Amino acid sequence: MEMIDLPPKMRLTTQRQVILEELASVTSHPTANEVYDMVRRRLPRIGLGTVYRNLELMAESGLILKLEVGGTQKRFDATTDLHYHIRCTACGKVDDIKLPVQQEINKMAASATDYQILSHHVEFSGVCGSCGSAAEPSSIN
Amino acid sequence: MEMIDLPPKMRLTTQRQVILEELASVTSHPTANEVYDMVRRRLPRIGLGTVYRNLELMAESGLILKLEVGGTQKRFDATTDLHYHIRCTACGKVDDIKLPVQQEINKMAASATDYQILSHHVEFSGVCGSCGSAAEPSSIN
DNA sequence: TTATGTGCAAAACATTTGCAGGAGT
DNA sequence: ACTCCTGCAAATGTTTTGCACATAA
Repeated sequence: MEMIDLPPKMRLTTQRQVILEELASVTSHPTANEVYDMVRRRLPRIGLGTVYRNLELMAESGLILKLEVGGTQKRFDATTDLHYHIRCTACGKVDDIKLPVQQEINKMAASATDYQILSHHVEFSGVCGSCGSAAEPSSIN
Repeated sequence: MEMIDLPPKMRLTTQRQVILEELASVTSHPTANEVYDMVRRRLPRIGLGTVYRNLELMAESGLILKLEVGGTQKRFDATTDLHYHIRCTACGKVDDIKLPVQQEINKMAASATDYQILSHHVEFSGVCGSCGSAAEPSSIN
């Protein structure tokens, strides 16, 4: 094998490869459990713990992004460049939003706090196309 | 009694009053469990479920804010006007950050998506004063 | 009086972890 | 071989919920 470059000591296992491939194949921002469902179609015996462990490791090594957006579950994203998100308050779906990243607000923030600023994230709330049309379905999606 | 105006049908109970008072007495952004601990000093027999139920109700009625920031627990804030937050990646503490709210980015977002924009929130990540000084304590706080 | 709220305990979720066996290098 | 990794299952941590009793209006 060998297709992706992993941090030292991190082995390239089938499980890792498939998890990354499946995550990269969607533009949604799946939860760990959704990734588990996708991966299980190819590796039926994989454990949920393995999925959690690897998503966590990949996020730590910068291979993927762990999104700490609203809602009860964490979500994951194979697109690692900084970008903002929007969450539908009706169905919970999370989409990317194509908006220039306001890097200058890190500087503004730096002068407004004694924290050492590392980064920022913007999350919009709104109602998505599907939920907004068709007589306000309470939450069909 | 009677001190705060509640939505119709919502009764003013001792528990609600104390929860709101305790939350308003701090500038931190306590988790439900931290609110429970504070309230329990005055109402030792209150149940954790009651605290959760009431924080949820108050958030729905706009009396308080439920913060869906990073980390594993939701946090609550008695200051309801829109403002941004910063979270310490070392100790998990969440502070307000005094930065003018960029209302115009809602308009920018509106033209970049088909969602109907309701609001936005900015969360900074950084290292707080206590964690930043003193030879990088891994997470003493 | 009566609908709403509370305490308690159990349930429901999301996530993490211990461990014995399995697999990459 | 020697670590590191996986599957499984149990444990943990957070939040929700059912129900009998209590209480605000």
